Amino acid sequence: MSWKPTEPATDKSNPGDAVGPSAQCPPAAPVRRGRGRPRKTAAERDEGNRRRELLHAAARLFCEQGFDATSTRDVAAAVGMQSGSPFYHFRTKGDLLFAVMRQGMQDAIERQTRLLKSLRKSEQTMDDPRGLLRHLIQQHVRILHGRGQAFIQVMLHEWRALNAVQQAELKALQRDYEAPWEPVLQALHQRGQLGCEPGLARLLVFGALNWSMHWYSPRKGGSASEMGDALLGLIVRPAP
Amino acid sequence: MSWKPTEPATDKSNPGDAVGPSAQCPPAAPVRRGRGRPRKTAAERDEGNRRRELLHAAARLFCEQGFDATSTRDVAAAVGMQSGSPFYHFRTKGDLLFAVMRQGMQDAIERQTRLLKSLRKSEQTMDDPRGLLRHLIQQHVRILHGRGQAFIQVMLHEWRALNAVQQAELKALQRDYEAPWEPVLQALHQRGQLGCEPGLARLLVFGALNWSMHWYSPRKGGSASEMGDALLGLIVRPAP
DNA sequence: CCTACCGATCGGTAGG
DNA sequence: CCTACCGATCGGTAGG
Repeated sequence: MSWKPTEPATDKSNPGDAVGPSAQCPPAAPVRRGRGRPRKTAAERDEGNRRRELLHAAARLFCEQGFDATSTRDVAAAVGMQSGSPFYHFRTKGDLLFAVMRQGMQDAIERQTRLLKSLRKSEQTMDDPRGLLRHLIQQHVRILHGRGQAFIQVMLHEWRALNAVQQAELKALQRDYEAPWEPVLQALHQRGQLGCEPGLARLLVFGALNWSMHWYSPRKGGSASEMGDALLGLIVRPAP
Repeated sequence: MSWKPTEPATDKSNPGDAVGPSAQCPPAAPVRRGRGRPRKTAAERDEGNRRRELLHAAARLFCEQGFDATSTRDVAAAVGMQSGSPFYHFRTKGDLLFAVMRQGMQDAIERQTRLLKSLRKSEQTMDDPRGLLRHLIQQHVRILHGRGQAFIQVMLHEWRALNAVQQAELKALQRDYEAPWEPVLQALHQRGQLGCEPGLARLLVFGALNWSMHWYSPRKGGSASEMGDALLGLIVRPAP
């Protein structure tokens, strides 16, 4: 492999060495052997971009055709590579899928975290659990059907194709994502505004929203946010 | 194909000739050429059974591993056949999938129809829409997680693998299945017991229930019928 | 990242 | 329904 640039694409992370959620390694600090100002080769400069292009093409194709029905050649062609080249960036096809799904979860978590932070800043508190739930639902709907939807939809649809270690890591991310919903549902339940136990409510609410990827289309009339508000109206009862 | 028994397995139906939902042909009346008491060959006697065995094995394997990840050889081996033999019963792998999914929908419709008939007999009417919805939900939950669940779960998960004609035929069956829910939801809405428009409610309710195939497991504590009642409590408000 | 290639698997068929 | 087989495709690799 003498052709490889000095700085190998370490993100070829083997899921086998990912023991827990903490294994989402940020790009390792470059180890530079030369002294003085390092000169980058053209290949090196583009490497991150090419990898991201692969990731996005894979997300789109896996989303449209399914993981099994998409060949690594399809992905390569979509970014103008030759058939063997994706394996320079990802060790296996399964690693590519995993990278797509992890990206989907990380983005979702980041967006939700940003939302919660801004809500705290604007003093939205647990005194208005319905308002909080509305924001959570609306953000989730945007994640499902807005920019980057392909990543999260692949994540929701291709679970079976992962191995046990990969599933465990993503399960942990999912728990992180779902955690902030729990106290909100709990608060609603305590006020008599939720007609079933909060844990089950969470599962049913996510089901109602996630399933929309099978039927919701922005073109068919009705915006995504209307869908979110419909669900809110359906499950949250007026304060007694 | 001189080996074929006198009565060919006509259910090798090409989706191409299925113009509408009416195309679900009941087994064609046997055309017998010989006179007197017809003698059946062993192959002939078993043909329907072997086909059903293939169908059930396919449903199970498609459900567990996914359609693309299951080879026709897997299905053949599961019923003790050789690799080429499934193609005696089904023209293509896609036809086998379609047969599984159609079977799933037909069974679901039949079970729901039986339920509604028995409810009418016991004089459950639209005067108690909540009671009706409860029965519909409970039956749906049994269809999803009881006997024969593999068929309907394949139907819900492998939609993408069908061609347009097959999708259209199954869409029609789905409409038949969903039709009886509409007036029930409408009645609840009119009484102020449903917090959103009935059409959207139907989609969201089916989503909440269908998504349970991704998380519900009978072993994890909590029965399927408890899940159904939880959803009922979540979405139906007490009469004002 | 490209070239050239390999072994395996797969859907499907002819012929009995 | 079995036998024997074919053409195509696919994930992945060596070597530069």
